[in-house]
Amino acid sequence: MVAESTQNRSTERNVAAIERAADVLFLFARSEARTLGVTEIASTLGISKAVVHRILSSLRDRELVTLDEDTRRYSLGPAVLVLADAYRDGLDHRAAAVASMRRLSEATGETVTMSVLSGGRRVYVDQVTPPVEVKMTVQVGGSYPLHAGSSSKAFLANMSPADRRSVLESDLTPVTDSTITSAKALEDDLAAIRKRGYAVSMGEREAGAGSVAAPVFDHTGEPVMVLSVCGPVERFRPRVDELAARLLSVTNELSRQFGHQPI
Amino acid sequence: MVAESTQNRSTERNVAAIERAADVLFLFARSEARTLGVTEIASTLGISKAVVHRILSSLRDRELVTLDEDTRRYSLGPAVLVLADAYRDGLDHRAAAVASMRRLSEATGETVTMSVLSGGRRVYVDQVTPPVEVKMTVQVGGSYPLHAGSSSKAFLANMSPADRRSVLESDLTPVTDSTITSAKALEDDLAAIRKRGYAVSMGEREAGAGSVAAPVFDHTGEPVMVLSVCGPVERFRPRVDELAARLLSVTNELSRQFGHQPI
DNA sequence: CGACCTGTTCCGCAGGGCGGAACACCATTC
DNA sequence: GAATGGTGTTCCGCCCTGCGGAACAGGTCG
Repeated sequence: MVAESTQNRSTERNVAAIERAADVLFLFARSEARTLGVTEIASTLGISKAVVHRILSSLRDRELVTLDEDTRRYSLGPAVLVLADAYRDGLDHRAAAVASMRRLSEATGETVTMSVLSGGRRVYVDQVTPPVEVKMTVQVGGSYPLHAGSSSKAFLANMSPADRRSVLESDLTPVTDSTITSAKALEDDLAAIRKRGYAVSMGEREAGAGSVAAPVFDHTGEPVMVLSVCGPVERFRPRVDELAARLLSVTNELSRQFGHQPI
Repeated sequence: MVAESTQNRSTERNVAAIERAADVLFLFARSEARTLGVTEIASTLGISKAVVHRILSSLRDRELVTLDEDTRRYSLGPAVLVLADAYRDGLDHRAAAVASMRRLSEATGETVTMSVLSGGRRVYVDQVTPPVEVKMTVQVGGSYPLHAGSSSKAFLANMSPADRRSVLESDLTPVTDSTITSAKALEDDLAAIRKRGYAVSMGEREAGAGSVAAPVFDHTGEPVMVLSVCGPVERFRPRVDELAARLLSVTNELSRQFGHQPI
């Protein structure tokens, strides 16, 4: 019953050096500063300067980080773009959807996002923002639980009953004041979402944000992505019906393109 | 005078495990297949299955790769998006430029790209493509030498004389049949580029591709990025003057926004 | 000039991780 | 249903890699 037993579970049969290197990379993404120094990294991560230096040398070799020769400070390198691009291309049908997203954003004047499932969570993989001052911006790459927010609920409503149940039975920890925390209430909402074809959230995941979301299906009938229209809740609320209609016309067309046969 | 002496130079004081892990990641980006198996990776990279498996475990821990539990095959994970996003945000002024790029692409009906300098080479960091069938698409994240192509020449023409000289004195290995390989000819071209404010290339970097490119300066007078308009050379050639004018109006406006004071 | 930062390199010791081999599992095939 | 050949995963002992304290180098400050 000691804490130790669980603490090292993640490092069980793995390569410590690689995980440390990954942590260094993520530190660049996490921290406010765009560039980091060796000592800075070493002290934040609690590893020795020598190790950090060696890690950076290796990452630099692969262009995952770059070194400013003058200031001797490090930052992320262009190779991360190569990886992200490959990841995005790997998502089926993504290319086809971005053009539609752009049009939808222009027509509505609001942000349009794309999410996929990954490891039991929902991940934003793309967004198109309108050229206005006050707008919603999501963190591309950010992952969120499946019970809060319209995009998450759109996935949840269209998953297999078994998978859905396991989410409903897990802990529905609230993300904001408006997050649905009762399994019963959520289940009712999901049924409504399936019926009308889209999900609505007013601040369930992010306070002050309103959104509508609808899934895109492929030929197997699985939801391969969810698109959402989202924006500041004040100007969003009165337009929900209109935005949902526009969104659905786009997602339905995409599903059709991807070979989905509505039953 | 044995080959061995140079071959291990890169791994000098580095962590081999990290470089192998990076190679695994890049393999996903390189290979046609979106998903890879352990044996496949092991044989391509020439390392043992056990090692590959451990590397993947660690990468998976950090969500840099994901494992499809059913097929037991691996693919890139969503965390790579986090890194790429952070890298992009780190580029000053990038956000401000993408809106202009989009408008420029719409106005011209051609692809618009953004490049920055990194490690003595030029790297594509973003592109906006028009919604037409035949169009130019560059590899975001791809890096290219500074002597071939309009974007590269636009940088080269506006670098410090010392840096420029070192490039001119390096090997101007041709990338296509049209690449300028004489230092004298290139120098003349650069002078012309500085005079008129933009660079032109007809297939110097990529056969069949035409492009015009112009730098964007910040308040220090340094070129912080280069934008280019590019497309298939047949329909591009007759429009060079028009496209260059449109491009310049965008880059000049951006430079002004970024506090550039033309002398 | 010395004090105090950085980043970089050195070196010897030790334990982490390599890799061959065994194992488990799932398809085909006969 | 046994045999075969393909996966991914795990085991274990030996060896070498990479750890980290400490020394070094270079820069900036008062």
